[in-house]
Amino acid sequence: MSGEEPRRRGRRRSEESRQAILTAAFDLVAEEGQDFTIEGIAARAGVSKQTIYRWWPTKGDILLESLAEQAEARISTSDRDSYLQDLRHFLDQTFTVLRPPGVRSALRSLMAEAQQNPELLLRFREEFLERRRASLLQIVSRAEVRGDLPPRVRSELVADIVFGVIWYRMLATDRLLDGADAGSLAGLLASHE
Amino acid sequence: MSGEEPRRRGRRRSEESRQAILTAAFDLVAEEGQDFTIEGIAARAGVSKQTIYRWWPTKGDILLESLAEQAEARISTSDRDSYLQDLRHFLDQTFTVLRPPGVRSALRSLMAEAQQNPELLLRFREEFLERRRASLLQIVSRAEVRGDLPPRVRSELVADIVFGVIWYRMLATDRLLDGADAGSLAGLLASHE
Amino acid sequence: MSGEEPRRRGRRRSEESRQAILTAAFDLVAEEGQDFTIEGIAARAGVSKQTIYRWWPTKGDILLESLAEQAEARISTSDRDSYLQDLRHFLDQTFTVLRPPGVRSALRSLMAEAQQNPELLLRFREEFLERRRASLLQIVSRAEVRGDLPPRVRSELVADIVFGVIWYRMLATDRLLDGADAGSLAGLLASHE
Amino acid sequence: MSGEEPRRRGRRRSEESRQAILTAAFDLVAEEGQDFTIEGIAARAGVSKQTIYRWWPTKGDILLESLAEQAEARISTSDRDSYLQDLRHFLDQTFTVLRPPGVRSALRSLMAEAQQNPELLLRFREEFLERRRASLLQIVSRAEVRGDLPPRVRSELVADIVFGVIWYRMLATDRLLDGADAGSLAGLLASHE
DNA sequence: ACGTAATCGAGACGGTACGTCGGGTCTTAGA
DNA sequence: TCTAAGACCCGACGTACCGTCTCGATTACGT
Repeated sequence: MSGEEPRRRGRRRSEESRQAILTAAFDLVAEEGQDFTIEGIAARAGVSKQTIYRWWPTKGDILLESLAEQAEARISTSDRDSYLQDLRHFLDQTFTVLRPPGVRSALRSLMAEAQQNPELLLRFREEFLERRRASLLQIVSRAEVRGDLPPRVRSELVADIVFGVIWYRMLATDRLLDGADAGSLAGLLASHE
Repeated sequence: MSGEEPRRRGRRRSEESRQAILTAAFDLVAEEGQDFTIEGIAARAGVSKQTIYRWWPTKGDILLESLAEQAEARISTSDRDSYLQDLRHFLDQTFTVLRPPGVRSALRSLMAEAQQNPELLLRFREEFLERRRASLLQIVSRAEVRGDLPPRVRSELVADIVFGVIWYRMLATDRLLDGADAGSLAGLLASHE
Repeated sequence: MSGEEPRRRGRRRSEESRQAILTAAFDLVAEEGQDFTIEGIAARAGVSKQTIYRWWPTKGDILLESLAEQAEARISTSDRDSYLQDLRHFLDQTFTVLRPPGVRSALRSLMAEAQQNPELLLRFREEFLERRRASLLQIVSRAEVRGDLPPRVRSELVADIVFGVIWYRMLATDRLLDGADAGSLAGLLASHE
Repeated sequence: MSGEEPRRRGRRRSEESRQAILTAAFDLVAEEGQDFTIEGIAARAGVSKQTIYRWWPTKGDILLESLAEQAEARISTSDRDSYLQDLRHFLDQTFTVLRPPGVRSALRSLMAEAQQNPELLLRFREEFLERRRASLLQIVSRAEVRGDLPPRVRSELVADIVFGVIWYRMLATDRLLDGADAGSLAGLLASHE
């Protein structure tokens, strides 16, 4: 029992700086390629580069931290009695989070950074992609228990399709995801005939 | 009217250099992040930087050129009498092209580069993504004519799902796409009940 | 009236730390430029940077303090009855102090630091260079009183020559100063014809 | 005979940049340590840092190059028929070159840099100190041949004394060297009785 | 065959950002 | 009140690539 903190000596990490850095990074990337460099972040946050390097290995990790927080907070997987409704609700919430262009910019930048740095890619998977996936799979297994799940596709494929469409739309096209998309997708995946 | 080339004077473009550059770029990117820079490509190809800048605006365009050739050549949309079989064949061919790790590396790098350069993104869409999409939509419209198409989803969503799964698997996970995946996906999209 | 020390409150300055710092600084610089930084001194002395900054304005002042002590303690200007002998004795003692390479390293570092910091240069002059000069001028004025001084050069020039040769040899050449040098120099400066 | 230049390929070194860098470095150091950094030199010369690093290993080498040129150009060792006059002329010329505060600043900076970088110290000796020394020794050996040289001191000590006084005055005191100093020094070193 | 023109490798140029080092200040916990 | 630890802002370091600009050396076409 207990979570005794070791209480180290010396000055403590500045929460103010941490927030300033997360915000600056997000804002810069939201402004479409606007000076999104470590130096740019430091300048906008009013912080030294050293302070950034002390806590984050790459600028991608900064985005990762701020995006992971947001997603966790704003997408629930509450039980709505049917697979179709659960799925529809999950998609609607997700698409809402993705509405602001800044969020999409940040996610696209993060995905791009991750492709160029294998270690960041691992962290991105573990701390973001897998968690989002786990959220969805929770809905799927609830349906399975309920006997509500169409037999056609394995749950892993469901996740590949849902997140595949979401990311493909962000990365490869300009088209926003809307309620109609949520309806078609949920319809296809939850339909029994 | 005619397609006469103007036949300019002076020394002609060196096909040897062109090939050396395409190969060097592809190889460097295949070796996972190994010095994939214009200078690196020039050095490995035994070519001057100027020669690269003369013919390609960005290093992403080099990848684009070499990948577009390959895909066009190796994925057919021949008529196999049923939507299910056409789709299945398309997926099998595509997954085969994607088998070599070098190809996947190149595609991931290209997608990453495109996220950071809006003009390259446009060219990437027009010269690669839209063409792949058009190939698939050919199969879908053939099914429509044939009356073979399940009514559940619009053809655009079919494309979003197919390419969504393909890209999501490449960018976000390690899992290769295999025959089983092709079967499930084709099954889901072509099934009538 | 009295000589009562004010007896300030709180923990008193740690003599242990003071010595550790002086030694660490001297040793680091003796090892030819090895990590001779405030951070390096703090690390080797097992002391915090703050403790150094509290008592010395620059790292040059640390060297200054330890070198001034040594010189004062080890070079006498005792009367040996003739200018020639006094001078010869002064030079021999000085050259002996300068024999260990660590001492020369420290002096060269101190001179270099002083060139880059005008305030340190002032302290260096007052607390070291002028005191060494005063020592020598004591010998010269004793000779003057005795009527033993050759008329050719003013006493200031004598000091310029003596310390000039010493410093030039340290800073600009590799050649150690030895007994022969002491002899020639004393001979030149003390000869009457 | 020969002296064929190798005629390398590629763009040639810009003499304009070279001069701008030498001038900028000299001027910055002349303004008493004002922003005397590689970045400062690059900024003032309107040149990239890379161009500096391509041709000079340290900022000391830049000073070295510009000072060596000046000294070589402005101090002659022409024969004036007597050792006393030759020496006196050498000292007068030297003191004249040293009159502007900027020159003294540059020399002091260079000497300081050299103390902190053993490789620069070697180059400083070879390309500056030893050449100045050789100039003087030329005068001394001419006197020797002429039978004009007082027997008291070896020629090496003459050089140690002359350059010792010059450097000591620059580094350790504020006092400028003037005609009177030249007279006393020449008198002492050239006097026969 | 000769000149004009475009290409090629080489490599220097002005820049931007990198990731690191050290300086000097400030904050915390412990002695 | 001092100490060691350690985080903070700042400025410079030396390096890597960027995209551009000469160079001399090859081609090739059109007189």
